Amino acid sequence: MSKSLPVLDPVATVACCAPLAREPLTAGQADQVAPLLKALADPVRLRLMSLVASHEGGEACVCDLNDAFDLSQPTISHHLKVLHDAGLLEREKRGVWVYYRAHTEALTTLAALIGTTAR
Amino acid sequence: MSKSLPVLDPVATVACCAPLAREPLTAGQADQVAPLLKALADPVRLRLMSLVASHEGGEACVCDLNDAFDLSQPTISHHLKVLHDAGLLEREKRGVWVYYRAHTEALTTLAALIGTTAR
DNA sequence: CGATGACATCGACATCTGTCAATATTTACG
DNA sequence: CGTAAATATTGACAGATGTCGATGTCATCG
Repeated sequence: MSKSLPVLDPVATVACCAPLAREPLTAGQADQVAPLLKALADPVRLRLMSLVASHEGGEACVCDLNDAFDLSQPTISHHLKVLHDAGLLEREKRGVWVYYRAHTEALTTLAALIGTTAR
Repeated sequence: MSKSLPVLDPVATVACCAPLAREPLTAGQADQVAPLLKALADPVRLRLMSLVASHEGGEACVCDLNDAFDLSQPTISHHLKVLHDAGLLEREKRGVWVYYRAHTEALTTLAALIGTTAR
């Protein structure tokens, strides 16, 4: 009972807009994209994303992730939730363990928006 | 007296790392990259970046930017400072006016880090 | 020089955020 | 069923962040 996140499908969210350098974002577009960047804009969450995304099999168990940090288990759980709520991580429970997988499409689209690449 | 930002050259900062999905960021790398994302992770600053980056001539005067928002002039000035301190905007004073220009190289490199692109 | 306009800085305030300890929830195993 | 292990949720708290009004700084124009 804390849906609280009307954030659309992250891919759709970010696929909304032309690259930053192409044309100005509208206020609405900016409001949709900013939460994704906010979710990424933390050192711990950046590392979590890279750990999951680069992990063998494309997924990582929370148990693996906890050990990679000097932070409490609830704190890691919190960060994973933030990334998941933003649509950047997918969650799958298997037995007692929970596996997270990077939503690579969202990352790619986000990169396309930031990058001046498209020229 | 508020240098307070030992953030390296933003390009070097971000060029430090392989794409997220390639290999895990170190704590140090994450600490370097996160501030750049944090600077971008605000709706107003996203719009400012896109306004500047997509503006004719590649630069925009603060006077133009103020008019695009329903925010006070100090608030816009604050956001521009955040983007400038992060190394995402370059500042140039010409006469009474101040022009900002997007550091496109930083954006491109940042996008390359986020994107799963490199495959 | 005095006034005006463009932009930055300061100080204050409410809100958001990262962290932890404690506790709840869920699953597996005897 | 009772216990143990993995993960999530809750509540609390210090510190960061976005915003504003007031004020400062600096270049330009009479």
